[in-house]
Amino acid sequence: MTQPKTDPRILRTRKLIMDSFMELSGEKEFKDITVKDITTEAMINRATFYYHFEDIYDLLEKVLSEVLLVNLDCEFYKNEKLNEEVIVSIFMAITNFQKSLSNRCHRGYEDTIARIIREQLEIVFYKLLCNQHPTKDEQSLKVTAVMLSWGIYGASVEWRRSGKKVSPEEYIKLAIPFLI
Amino acid sequence: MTQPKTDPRILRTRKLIMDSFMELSGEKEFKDITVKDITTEAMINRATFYYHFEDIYDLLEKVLSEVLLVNLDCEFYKNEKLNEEVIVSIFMAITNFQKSLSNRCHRGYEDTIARIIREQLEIVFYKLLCNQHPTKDEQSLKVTAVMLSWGIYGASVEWRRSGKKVSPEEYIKLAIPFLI
DNA sequence: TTCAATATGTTGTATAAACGACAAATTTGA
DNA sequence: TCAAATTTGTCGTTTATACAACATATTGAA
Repeated sequence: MTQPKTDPRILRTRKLIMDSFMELSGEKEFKDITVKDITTEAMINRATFYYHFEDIYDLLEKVLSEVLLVNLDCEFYKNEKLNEEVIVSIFMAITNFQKSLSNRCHRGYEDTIARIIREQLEIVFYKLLCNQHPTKDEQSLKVTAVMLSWGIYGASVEWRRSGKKVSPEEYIKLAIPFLI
Repeated sequence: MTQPKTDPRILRTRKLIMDSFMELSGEKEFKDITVKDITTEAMINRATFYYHFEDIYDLLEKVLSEVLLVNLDCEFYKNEKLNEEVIVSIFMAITNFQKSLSNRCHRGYEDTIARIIREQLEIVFYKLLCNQHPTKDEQSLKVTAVMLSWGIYGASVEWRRSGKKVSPEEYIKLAIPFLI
């Protein structure tokens, strides 16, 4: 139940690294950011970086996941069903997240970003489905979560591609009757 | 010549503490800020605070000194004489510093702040005098620095009291013919 | 291409920071 | 005014971070 709470130094150092990375990715391309840049900005030793992250791609992955999770506001979904309100708010979280990314320089990593978004969505949908259908078998719920995650992500891609003529709410609501 | 450069953790922790203190002093009165408040904001342990500072007054002193020194831009004075330009820039540094303090909540500590400003000024003037009169004896230069520091500080008090009718440059220039 | 410079990861050892417990002082509010 | 709660300041032990040295990529300019 109560995990052996992590050392505050770890939380602080990770925050310093992640904040520095976000700062730098607002200034230059991801491919031009080095570990040295990050650790200098964060005022930590380069070796300490490797204590917390595999490499710079691992950092990208964890930063994006965390930012996306904040956008998703997962606390809100505790004991929540997969209703219209939840789907709309998830869809808006994704579009907001992608909007915030457009200020950053991650060109050439669109695939990685897409994968991260989809993986996080799958986790969220799986939790929601477990709430709603506690008796159903695990495999069915997992496959459903996969499909929903691809579906919602794809919808966000198409919405942007279509020139954002309608609001994200309106757009996703068009599909909801067929989903639930 | 080359001092055994301080551990980066020390620099980082001091910065975290000082930044947090400045942040908090923009939110509430100095007397209402506790060591716990600061260390929570800075994400460091309370014991670590005492590793770096005697107490909260020591922190106030060091923060103000540092902010003032940044305003004074001491690097600029290296090998500089005590000419009109330098005096004007010192005077403006003080008035700017006091202006930036007015956004913070240090009511009841005006005397402490005044003392800190004067002490820093004394150091700066002493250095300048040493540049200008390397042959003169130490005691004379020290007393002169004391008088100049009180004088300039007093001028800043009177300038503000007079309603700031003239710009700080104009105000201090009135006295310069009698100083150099 | 070549080669110098820079970046990446990895180690063992030294040190700053976290923890938690403590007594003493100060603040609060009943 | 008194008692409870909070804050302050200190100490010994454990742990994360700094350092410096290293071999190995990767980059970039001649």
